[in-house]
Amino acid sequence: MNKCEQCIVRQLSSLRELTRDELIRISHCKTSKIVKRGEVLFNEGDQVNGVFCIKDGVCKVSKMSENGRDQVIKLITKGDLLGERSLITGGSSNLTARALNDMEICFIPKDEIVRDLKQNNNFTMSMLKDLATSLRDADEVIVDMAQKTVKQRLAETLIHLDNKFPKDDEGYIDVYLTREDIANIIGTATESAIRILSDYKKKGLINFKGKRIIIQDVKGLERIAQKY
Amino acid sequence: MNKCEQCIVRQLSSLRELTRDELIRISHCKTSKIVKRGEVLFNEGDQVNGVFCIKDGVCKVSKMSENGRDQVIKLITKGDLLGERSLITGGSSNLTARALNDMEICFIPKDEIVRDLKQNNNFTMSMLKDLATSLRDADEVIVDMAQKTVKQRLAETLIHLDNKFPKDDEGYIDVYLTREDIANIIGTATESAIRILSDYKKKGLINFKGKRIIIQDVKGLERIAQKY
DNA sequence: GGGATTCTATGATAAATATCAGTTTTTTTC
DNA sequence: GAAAAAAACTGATATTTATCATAGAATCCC
Repeated sequence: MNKCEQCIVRQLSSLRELTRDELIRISHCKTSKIVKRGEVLFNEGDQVNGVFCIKDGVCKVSKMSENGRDQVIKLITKGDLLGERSLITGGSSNLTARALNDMEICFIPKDEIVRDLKQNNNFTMSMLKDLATSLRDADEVIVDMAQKTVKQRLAETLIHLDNKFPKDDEGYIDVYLTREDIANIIGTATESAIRILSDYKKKGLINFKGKRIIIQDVKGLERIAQKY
Repeated sequence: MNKCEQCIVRQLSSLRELTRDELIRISHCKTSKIVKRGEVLFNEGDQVNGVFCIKDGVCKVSKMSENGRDQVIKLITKGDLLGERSLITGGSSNLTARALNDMEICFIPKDEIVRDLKQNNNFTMSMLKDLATSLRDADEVIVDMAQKTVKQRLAETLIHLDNKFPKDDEGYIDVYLTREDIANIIGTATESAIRILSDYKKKGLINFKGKRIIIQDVKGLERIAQKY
C-alpha cells in the first residue's frame, strides 16, 4: 500500500489540510486502481460513494445535453480530486467521468471524508475555498459560452490546454483529445471545430499532427479570444 | 434595529445554522440599507467586505464579457445571501450586482462571518453544501448555453422565472426585466429575444403587456426547451 | 498485415442568429 | 403634461454555425 503522505494529490488538493493522524487513517481505508483509456469512472446518475484522487492520467468530465450531445465540463488531471461535490450535495452524480488515457487513481470512501469534514475545520474551509474558486471559474465559462463566437472559444480552449498540460519532447501538448472532444468542450459541431483548427494551422497560430497539437502564437490566439 | 432572529434571510439561508449567541452578535454589527432601482450594490473588481442579506427586492448579478456585452449570471431575491463567494475566495468581486427594483438589505461585515465560519462547523458545512449545489446548477447552465438554441434557452428562462418569482393579482410574473435584461440572461441580441417573445405570444405560449409577462402554456414551453 | 472501424477532412447547403436602420411606444423628467 | 430619453418593435440583410454527404487517413484488432 502506498503512503498518502507523499502523494501528489495530497500536495495539490485540500487533503493537505488533514492532520498526520487523519492521513494515516485514510491511508488504511483507501483503495488503489488502474483505469484504462475509454473506461468510465462513474456515470451521470451513479451514486458516488467517495472521492477519487488522481495520481496519474487525465479524464474528461461531461454531461449529456437534452438534445443528445455531450458537453465536456472540465478536464481532471494529475493531483486533482474528483467526486467531492456529489459527496457534499449527497445525491448522485450529475456528471460522467471517462478516462482519456490510462489512469492511476485512489478511492477514499465517503464516510471517511465526511468524518474529517465534520471534525477538521481547516479541511472544510479549504474545501469551501476550492468550491468558491470553481464557481468563479464557472461564471467565466458561462459568460464565454453565452457571448463569444465559436472561433473565440476555440482559441481560448487552446490557450487553456496549453497552460494546463505538460508538453512532450517536441513541444506538443500532452493530452489525448479527439476533434469531437474538442468540439464538445467549446460546444460546437465536430466539423466546425475541425474547420477552425485547420484555419488556425493555415494562419500559423498552431500546428498539429493528428491529435498532437502545438501552440505557435499564443499572443495571436489571445487576440482572437478577446477581440470581437 | 431589527432583530435577525425572525428575518426571512435567516430562515432561508445558511445563517439558520448560527447559534443564538452568534446571531445576537451579528444583530449588533449589521447595517440596514435601502437600495433604489438601478443602483449598484457592488461592481466587478470592488472589494466586497462582507455579506448582503436580501430582505426584499430583486437584483441582477452580471459579468461584462470581453466583447462588451453584459451577461446576467443570476437573479438574487428575497431571502438570499449575496457576496459570500467573494468573501470566501478573499479577493475582489468578479461580478456586478444591480437592483432591478427598490431593495431592502442588510450588510454583515466580513470579519464577523469569517469568525463564525471558523468556529461553527455546522455553518461552514451548510455553506459548503450551498456552494456545491450552486456548482451543480452552474453545470446545467453551461450545458444549456453550449448546446441549446436561443429559442430553447428563452423557453427555459421563462419557465425558470415563472418558478422563481411570485405572481401579481392578474397572474403576471412579478419581476422587472427589460427585453435587454432577458437577452442578457440567455446570451443573445436584444432583437432576437424580442422576436422570439413575440413569436411565443402569437403561439399562445405566453402573453405580455410591456414588461409584465404571464405564462400560459408551461408544457408547451417545456417541450420547446427540451426537444431539439 | 489486412480488413474493419473510427477519426479527420472538405464541399455544398440550410438554418440560426446578429447587425443595421428606422419607427413606434413607453417611461422618465422637469 | 410636454419634451426628452429609453425601450420595444420590425424589416432587410449579413454572418455564423449546423447539417448532410462523401472521401481519405489513421487506428484498432485479431
